[in-house]
Amino acid sequence: MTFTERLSVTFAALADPTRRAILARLASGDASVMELAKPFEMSQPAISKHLRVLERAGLISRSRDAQRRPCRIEARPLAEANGWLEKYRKIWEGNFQRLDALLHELKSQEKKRRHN
Amino acid sequence: MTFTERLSVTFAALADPTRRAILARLASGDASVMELAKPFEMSQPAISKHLRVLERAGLISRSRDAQRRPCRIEARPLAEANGWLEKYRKIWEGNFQRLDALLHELKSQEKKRRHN
DNA sequence: ATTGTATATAACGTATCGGTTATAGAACTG
DNA sequence: CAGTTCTATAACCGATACGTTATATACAAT
Repeated sequence: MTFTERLSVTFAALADPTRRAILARLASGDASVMELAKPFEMSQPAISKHLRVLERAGLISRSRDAQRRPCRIEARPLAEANGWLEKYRKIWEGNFQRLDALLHELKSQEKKRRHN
Repeated sequence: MTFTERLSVTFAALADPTRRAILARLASGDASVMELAKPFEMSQPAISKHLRVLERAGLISRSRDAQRRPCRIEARPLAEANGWLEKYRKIWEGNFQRLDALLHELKSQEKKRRHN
């Protein structure tokens, strides 16, 4: 898979709120499929599918613990996506200067809305 | 549209290599639809559709210049996406320390592969 | 061996995506 | 006015996305 293709599958994986929530959960530690499925009003196969998407994108890896398949977040594709976005930092820094203010605003939004 | 919904449409818009290439082009200045379409082996309506996706995601805005509808990159959603990814910086910094090396590596890849 | 628990796969429906061609509309040009 | 250029829209098509239910598989526990 080329760099561009990896970017595409990474962004596509991040485009779904359920998958972002799963990554957010995994950011605080590994978890099994059932543990990940619990917060969602969604069938277990649906979660398994989301995990397969994340795995194909390289955003998670899975090991084995008895029947469980614990998932671990893999940060490399996130770093690549971030690297791509970094190219545009200059633009938005130029276009509307108050980047610090914006990032601060984003952080409070995060806390308020408990977004994914 | 909620913050989460905006994130979803932003990442979905970024998941297509054509649209990323369009944004890359716009990063170096506004352009008309025809100018944007030229590099691609793709019909003009296809490009118009991509532009509509980008516009709905708030990633571009359009003005009018005679028959032309010049497109301008809008950085805010990119900043929001970047803000989301920032949450995971600690992870990838922790998981494999050499972030500087990685970002450097990403930059040379960009130049080599002329990726989108 | 049987039962239970955790996960994956299969088959399916509906919606959206990304492209096409054909056509329409809007603004310039002669 | 007629013709040309730029862009958007409509109708269509095949592929993919995201969910479902039903079933299969893998391991554990009794």
